[in-house]
Amino acid sequence: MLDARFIRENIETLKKALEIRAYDIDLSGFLGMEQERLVLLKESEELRNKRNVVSDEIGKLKRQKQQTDELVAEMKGVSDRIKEIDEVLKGIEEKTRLFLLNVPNMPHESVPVGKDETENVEMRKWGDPKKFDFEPLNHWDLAETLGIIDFELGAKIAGARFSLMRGAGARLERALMNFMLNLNTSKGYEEVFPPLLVNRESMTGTGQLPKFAAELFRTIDPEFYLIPTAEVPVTNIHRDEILREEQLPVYYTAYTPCFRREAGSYGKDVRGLIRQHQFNKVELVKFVKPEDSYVELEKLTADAEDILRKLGLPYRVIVLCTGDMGFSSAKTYDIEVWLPGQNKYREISSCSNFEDFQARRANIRFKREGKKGTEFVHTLNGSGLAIGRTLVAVLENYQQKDGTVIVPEALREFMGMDLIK
RNA sequence: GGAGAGGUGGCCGAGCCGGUCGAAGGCAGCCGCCUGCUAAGCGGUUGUGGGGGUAACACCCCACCCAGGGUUCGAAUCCCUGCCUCUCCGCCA
Repeated sequence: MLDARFIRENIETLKKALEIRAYDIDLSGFLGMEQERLVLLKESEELRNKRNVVSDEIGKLKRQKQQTDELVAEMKGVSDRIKEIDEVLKGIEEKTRLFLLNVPNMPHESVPVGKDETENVEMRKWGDPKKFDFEPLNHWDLAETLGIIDFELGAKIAGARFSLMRGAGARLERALMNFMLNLNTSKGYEEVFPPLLVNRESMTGTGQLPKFAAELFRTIDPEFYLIPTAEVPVTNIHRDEILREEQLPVYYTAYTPCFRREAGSYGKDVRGLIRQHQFNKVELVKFVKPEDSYVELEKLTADAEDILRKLGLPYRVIVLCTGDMGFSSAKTYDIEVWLPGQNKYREISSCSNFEDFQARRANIRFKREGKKGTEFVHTLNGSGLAIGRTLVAVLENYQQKDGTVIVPEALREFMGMDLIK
């Protein structure tokens, strides 16, 4: 969420930002709405002041057993008037709030301008796509032959876009999770395991609601939302808090299952593990001081990359252009891993700096030593990494001609085997 | 699920027969004084958001005693609803 006062004073800046983000939001009514709000607010406050003063007076007169009927009658009128104004004010404030919740974040100046994913910019590449002396298989063929992932059972038990992993497949999933958590915690991230169902406030705090309700699973009674990413519960750890300056930066890492409706992605990645309603992910989340957030974004991205390097998986890093960025983000790097079975790079991590956008929604602030007032922190997060897709990458990159899969060095202690056959 | 108790400032904790309460007191913290020995004592000070104001401070006003409604000239205090916490019983991994 952006600051109402900021928009009031920088409406042209916002207009340009929305344009390059390819967001069509009507800003015309906003200034008038704000003006009306401020006028009413002032009137309401002045009347309250009068009521406070006179009510005080009434108290004093009563103690002296003096006549107060006239004043009481007058104040009754004042109170009624306040009530009227406040009702109108409330309506305007609600409209303002809804408006603000639907305005996306503004891109950082370093973000390339572009209309869609075709204009994203590659930053760097690591590793060379492996050459195979045979035709590499898709992970779903590979996994089904090995008997380690069963998509039909997933469909039988739950439905499309679900799968069941067994034996070495389930083991590999767990190995990846442990490997990633161990690595992340060794870099100073505190491991947390949060609730997987959250309330509406948490979803609003990180920006999923109200705009993206269609992408969420939810329970009916009582109402909860299944998290689409650990970003939601972990960022909300500090909702409505004022942190001390010396507490920052705060780093968290969390393994969680994630649940996504994937509405509107019919026909996309229907086969395999790439796009599931339920998948596992290890997430990295940071709370930092504003002046540090862009350095922290580089470090966070590097931490995610490190996982791929240690696994020996080739990847590239791209920066998303203005037209392709997520709603809450000011700058996003995607890390894409090489998948020989598909002969292309696929997203495996998305690392974003939200600046104070989420912090304002979730009311996460900090206080500088010796300074008056508070400031919003900057929040960042990134996958480190999506486990299902990492598993896909391992299978496809480490497959052999006979259909077996070599276990990457880094995973062997967790797998207790060096070959999946 | 049943029966009780409770949610107050960074923390502890008064107030809760409505007005003198942004809220006693203590602790912690900060500033200063005093004291020659890690301590104690004394005085002062310390919340957040919004609106106005200023070159910037200062300052003024409004709101906030879990949240949302209600009663009243006036509510931390009374009433209703919700959320959360604790205790006991039941049930359960």
